[in-house]
Amino acid sequence: MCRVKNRTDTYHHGDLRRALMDGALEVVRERGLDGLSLREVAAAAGVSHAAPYHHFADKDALVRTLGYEALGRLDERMAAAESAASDDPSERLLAIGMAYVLFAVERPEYFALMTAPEMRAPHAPEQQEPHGETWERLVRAVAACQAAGRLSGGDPTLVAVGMWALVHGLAELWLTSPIPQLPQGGDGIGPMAEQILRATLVAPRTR
Amino acid sequence: MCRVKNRTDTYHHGDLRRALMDGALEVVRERGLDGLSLREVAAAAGVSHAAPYHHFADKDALVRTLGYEALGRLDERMAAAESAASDDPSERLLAIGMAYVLFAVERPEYFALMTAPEMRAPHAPEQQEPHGETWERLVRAVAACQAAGRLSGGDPTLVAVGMWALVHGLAELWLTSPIPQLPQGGDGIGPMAEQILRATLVAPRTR
DNA sequence: TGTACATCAGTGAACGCGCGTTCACTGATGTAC
DNA sequence: TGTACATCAGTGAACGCGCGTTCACTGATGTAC
Repeated sequence: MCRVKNRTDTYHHGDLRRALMDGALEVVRERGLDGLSLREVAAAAGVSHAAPYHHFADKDALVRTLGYEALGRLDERMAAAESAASDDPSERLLAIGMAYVLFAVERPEYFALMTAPEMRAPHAPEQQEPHGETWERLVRAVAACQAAGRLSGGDPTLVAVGMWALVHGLAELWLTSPIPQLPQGGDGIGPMAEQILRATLVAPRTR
Repeated sequence: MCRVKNRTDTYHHGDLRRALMDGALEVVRERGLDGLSLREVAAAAGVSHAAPYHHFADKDALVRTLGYEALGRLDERMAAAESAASDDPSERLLAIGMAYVLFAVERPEYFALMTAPEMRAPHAPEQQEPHGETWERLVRAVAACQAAGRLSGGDPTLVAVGMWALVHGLAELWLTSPIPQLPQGGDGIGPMAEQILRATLVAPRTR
């Protein structure tokens, strides 16, 4: 064993599995999920197009592996953002939401893979709830806000769905820009998303 | 001229253009945008696979035609919902939002086509703002709410982006169901979406 | 330390598929006279 | 009303492509003795 990464002068690749995953991420980032082909990924890794089958059962398996990696990365990022935020419940919820948006925008390849059709029908029964932990984190943060009187009461699940929809929609809008008024480039979506989330979460409303 | 629709016993089809569009809509509805092939659509219309080229320059042209049709349908639906609503500004805004969600959920094929990659880079310069009228309608409704003191002040564009993101996200979530807690089937997304939108638009908040 | 051997991770040829698109063609239709 | 003709909207064969996947194979690696 004891293989060294990035050793390309050997017959055996070293870490072809990871190289294929990274190559796939790059392709998806540049040309989207539709542009992903096993053959191209293999070629990019400098390997014959049959080689990937020693590491992934088929194309779907590669996509699903990356999809689950994406889910993990997202959850890590949201967890980190939450604990980096102040103790204020609204701020923590805001941090979670912003983490979602920024993750999607900065890593569109992960965002695409995480929502890929291949992820819809889980094949391993133990993985039936891909977003399980992430979802629970969000619900907890919502409930904390409600407990602190920062958000209207009522079913926290409902509020959490609304929150998820909002950040998901912001990310999707930014990535596909169907609306003319969405500022392109510039500061990125960060400042705008934060204003919108703040308005939803924190700002006082009149009735 | 004077062709009759649905006359299939003639050599000439009658209205092959429309038949191809309807066939494509059905395919997209059932298997998504990725599953769309010109050959299959032609076969479904009972016509050779070269026939579509007398009606559409290429596959992209068909997709774009349907995409613009989708945009039109969405705008009609939102306009109808708005004028059917009461005079209350919040109710009108709610109606607009609900129309978006329900359109996407009831006509996923149109929703997919309207957001298709082929729609991203407009080829005809006069159509550079696919969502133009729809967007303006939303901004007007938001401004009306603000004027009536129902929504926080500030840039109506920002609020409108948030609103669009929310309904877009709700639709997307419902169609792809990544979250375990999203109720499947049953009453559909309607009641839940309405509760969420109401909470965002109308419900009083504490600070 | 050296050697035989099992296992692993590659190769390259091949299969079969569906696709978009083009082309020369032909049957159907509408129109000018 | 009848006929010649232009135009339109189909047909079917073909091209070329990239894809996922399989297969027999072989070189590299690690290990038992």
